[in-house]
Amino acid sequence: MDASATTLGQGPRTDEAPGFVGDYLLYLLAAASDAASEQFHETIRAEGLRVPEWRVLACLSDRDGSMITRLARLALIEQSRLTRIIVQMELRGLVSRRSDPRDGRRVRVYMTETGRDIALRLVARAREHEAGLLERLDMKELKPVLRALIETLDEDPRTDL
Amino acid sequence: MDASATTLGQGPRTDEAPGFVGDYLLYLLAAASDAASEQFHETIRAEGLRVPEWRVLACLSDRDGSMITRLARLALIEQSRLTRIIVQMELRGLVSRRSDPRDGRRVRVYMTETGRDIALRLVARAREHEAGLLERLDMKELKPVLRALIETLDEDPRTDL
DNA sequence: TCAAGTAATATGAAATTTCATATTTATGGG
DNA sequence: CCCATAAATATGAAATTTCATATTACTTGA
Repeated sequence: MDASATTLGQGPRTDEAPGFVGDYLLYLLAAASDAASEQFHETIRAEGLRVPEWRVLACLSDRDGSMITRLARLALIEQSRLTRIIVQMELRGLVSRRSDPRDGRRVRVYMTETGRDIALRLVARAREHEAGLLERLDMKELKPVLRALIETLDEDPRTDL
Repeated sequence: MDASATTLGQGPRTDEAPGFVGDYLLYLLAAASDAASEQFHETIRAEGLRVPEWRVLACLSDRDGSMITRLARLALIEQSRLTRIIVQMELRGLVSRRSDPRDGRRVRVYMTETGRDIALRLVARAREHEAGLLERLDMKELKPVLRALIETLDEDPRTDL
């Protein structure tokens, strides 16, 4: 009564159904987010970006010239970490920083031409990707949907134990 | 036409509604997960754990003696990182490692008395917390629910710009 | 039963992240 | 105008994370 004796039926991930974790909302949310995003990560990397950088550009494409604090809040990135990410992005020519003329404490971040090009391409890709996801998902109830999402996305073929 | 001239109505977070990000599924998933979890984090820290450690204990409470690889997959933690986390947890007396007698490559992780006590307490708290969340949320459609979730949870009072 | 191949975990070294706090600039009251 | 306080960002240093790869143990086919 250990190892290979799992409840794995036929589809993927059917094993962890019974326990606490597999039915826990916060887990489902994290796993769904993880699985769904993972799928888009290769596209991001293909543009030579890392995930946090994409998030920054996505936020800026909504509102260019946002201040660090706002970007941090939106992109779900801790402030001091974001500051360093922005510095790197500036070095790579993706964005530029200018202190707000009305409030010298604020640093506003603007996309460069390059940054904007990449952002536009990725936002387009993101929309396509999202459309694809929504197309094959039924939006009835949260948990079932998230579970389905996780199953649908988590391509790893059988892995029990 | 910049700064304070936001579309902020009355409730929180009403500002970023129009753009791409605010309606992007992957963002909603990440933000919802983040916001929902954040709420439970203080409970975790109150038990003296860090989030990844809680995840490990939660998984073990479903199946004690899981192998590293399985834990990594379930807890959404990269393998080499998990190995180091497990080492720390072992040092703190939360778990113990034993190599699988049938397959020496595998390392099985077991909770200690202490670890199990903490896990039981936290799982109970987690269930309560989840019940609280589900109680005040309507599970109709995914996006609206996630948005509501984010709004409900994101306590930060107005913050525009 | 050996060799080749694969699985599971560990680990070095570089890079990133955290946490607390310093710095700089604005604000409000007296 | 000055002071105390708050806001926004930056930064040092320790800790954690990543990535590639080393180890060790099993597996399978000849």
